[in-house]
Amino acid sequence: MYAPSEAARRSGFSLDTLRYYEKIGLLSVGRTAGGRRIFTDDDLGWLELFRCLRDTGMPIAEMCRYAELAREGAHTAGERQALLERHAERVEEQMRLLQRQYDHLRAKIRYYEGLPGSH
Amino acid sequence: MYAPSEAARRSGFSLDTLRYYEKIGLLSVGRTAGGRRIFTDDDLGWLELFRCLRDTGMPIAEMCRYAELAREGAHTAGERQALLERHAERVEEQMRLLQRQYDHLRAKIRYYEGLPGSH
DNA sequence: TTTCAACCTGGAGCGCACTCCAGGTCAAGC
DNA sequence: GCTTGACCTGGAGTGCGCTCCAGGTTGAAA
Repeated sequence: MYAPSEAARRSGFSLDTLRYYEKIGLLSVGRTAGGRRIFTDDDLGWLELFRCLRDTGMPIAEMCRYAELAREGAHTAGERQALLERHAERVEEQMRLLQRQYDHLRAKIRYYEGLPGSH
Repeated sequence: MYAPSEAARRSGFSLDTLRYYEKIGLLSVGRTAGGRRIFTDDDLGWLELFRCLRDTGMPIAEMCRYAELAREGAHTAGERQALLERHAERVEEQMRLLQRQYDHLRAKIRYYEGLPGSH
């Protein structure tokens, strides 16, 4: 059980982002009697997944879709898997593009290295 | 010499984006007597660079800085090189993160593959 | 018991990179 | 000369993902 600040520290999301994720229905967090959020290890597991998906460029709407499927139960496992698979393929394409553009960038830098007065 | 639509087609940027890039001073394009833009091969070269920088996540403000330096003349070559070098290092970090999160994603998908009823 | 930092809410605001629009102009082809 | 589609401008609007704020509440420590 973690207080909001601790969950923020562990997940790397800001407090505001955690509240925002709850507001849009991406996450559902328990409360104390006084109305304060308490994050479980399970919640942190979800946050870790969201970080992975976010860092690989998945739109929030699609994360919501995934979370919704998970809430519907085990029978949606296949659909969730397919969603992740499609995303992984997009990430592969993204990695190829990034590598290609990185190579261009390096070529451009090498051009500067051949210039007089550049060092 | 290329008309705007041809420049858009070749660069992959939309007409509106080309106009926007000019408006913010990232690009400076020649005109016909009637006031219409004409793109040279040099302009397309710049657009290719902007695409590379954009695809690797450079903010537009930094591209503007680079373009500004280039306009100032050859004596800024060192600074331009350094700017690109710093960016390339950020891209390397970005590639490492993307690879790491991709691995997580693949691990998650493998977990689904071990589930009953998932295929 | 008091304090005070951490927490709560609803809603407004922001930064980025475009994207769209209205209303007008240009020029190539018939 | 007329038509028509590509082009022009300034400025407003959009979508995303937060981020900030005001004004109020909670609860652990002193």
